[in-house]
Amino acid sequence: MATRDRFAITVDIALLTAQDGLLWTLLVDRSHEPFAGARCLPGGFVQPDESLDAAAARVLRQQPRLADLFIEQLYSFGDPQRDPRERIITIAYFALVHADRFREACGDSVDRVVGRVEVPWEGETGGPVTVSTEAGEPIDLAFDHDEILGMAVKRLRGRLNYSPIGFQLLPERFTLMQLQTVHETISGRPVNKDSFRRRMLASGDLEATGTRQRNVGHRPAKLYRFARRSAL
Amino acid sequence: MATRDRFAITVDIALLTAQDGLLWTLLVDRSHEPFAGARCLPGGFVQPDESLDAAAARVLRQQPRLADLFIEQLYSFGDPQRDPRERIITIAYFALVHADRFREACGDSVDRVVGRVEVPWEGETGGPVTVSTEAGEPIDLAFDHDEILGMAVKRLRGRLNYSPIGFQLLPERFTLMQLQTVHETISGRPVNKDSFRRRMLASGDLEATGTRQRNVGHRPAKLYRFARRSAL
DNA sequence: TGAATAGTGTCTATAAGACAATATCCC
DNA sequence: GGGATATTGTCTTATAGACACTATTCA
Repeated sequence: MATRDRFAITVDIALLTAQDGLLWTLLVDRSHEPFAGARCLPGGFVQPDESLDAAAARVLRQQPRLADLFIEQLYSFGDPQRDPRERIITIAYFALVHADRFREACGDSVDRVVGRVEVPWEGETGGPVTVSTEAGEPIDLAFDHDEILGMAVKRLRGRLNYSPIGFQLLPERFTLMQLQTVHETISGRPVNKDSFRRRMLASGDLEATGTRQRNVGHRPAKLYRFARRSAL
Repeated sequence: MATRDRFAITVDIALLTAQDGLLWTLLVDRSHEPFAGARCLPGGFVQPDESLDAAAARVLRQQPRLADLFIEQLYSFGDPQRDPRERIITIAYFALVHADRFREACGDSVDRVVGRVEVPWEGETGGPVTVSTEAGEPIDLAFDHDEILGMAVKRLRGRLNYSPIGFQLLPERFTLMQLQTVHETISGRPVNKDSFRRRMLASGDLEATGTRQRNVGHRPAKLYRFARRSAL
């Protein structure tokens, strides 16, 4: 029988939000080796009595103090060399949050920073991810966390086509234009407006609230809400 | 700082093949507790010096003696109670193989059995999986391995729409009808023949071999091969 | 020749893209 | 009224489904 070695297990969270046509994520400053001075995704060790999902929810609750978000397991990374000290296997998750809640919970702090995430298309596979500060300076990521972020964005892009996941990045009531902008931000490409409106209205995922925008300097758009919160 | 506990890690493989319009998987008899007498997916403990992918490839190489298959990480299961003895986290993989190779490598043996996998559609989410013997008798699966199988089939179904994954279940040269049958077997639903032919021929994934079937009792179909083995 | 499936051509229905025309708000 | 975006309607184009018809092999 094969030996039964044991390994430390972490969960790492790619928390994404959309604002100003860009995707943003929460990063944590690393104060100690390895990768001291670099940034990494928020994460933590899995405890003996908690499930993987529970560990991920706990990390989100403790580090950025966010609860009740959309969160989904992404992929597990287990290269023996990914941590130079000791072998650590990580279960990566990705989470989505509306920009206002993101800014509120992830605002300026000594050891946290907001990173701008960009993933080019490069055919179908998606290229390498780049992360930069709000000022545009490149950010170095520790471990394989750039790979995790890239995978999170690609997963999100894939979901967009057949699942109403974009709502997770918007406030409860939103306009079709806001929804379209979210889709364009995620996919990194322009979306045909007419077709997008038709598709969304026909999907059954939208519910008119009967209200409209106010004080917008032009004809106010109808506000919708996501119609099937239960069907996630 | 949080405690750094360590856990045993396994990889479990949902090895799928398609034959006679049904999906089949390889199962192993469990001779010891827990779940003695039940069946489980082939799996093994991750070794200190091997990556997760390498562990999965090793399991496939050792237990059913198969190499160079399509294999992809599926999901990680880490419920604290999933193994009653000790907490074991498993990284599930799914692999695809052509039916002839499957039968050859997984033929009758004392401790192995071939299970028929059925996953109903139930709207979009896919229902619970049922596994039965070739004779039709239900099979009990140990741990959460029924969940892994269900997830493997659903992942396969999802891939079918935008990725040429069906080729993995066919011999090198195949007819359009065989490819359609594979798609129908995976999705569990009939596929429109005309539209399917058009789509496949237009996709650029098929390359005519210039040969045809022989001795088929009707007009022989052209044989194709997968055109982009590199683009996986 | 007949059975059986392969393959072609055409028509229709549906969804996507393009674009013009009108509506509604704030200034 | 003018600026700006929302919303509706129509036309065109691409794709999917349906179905009739022809082609080719083996028994």
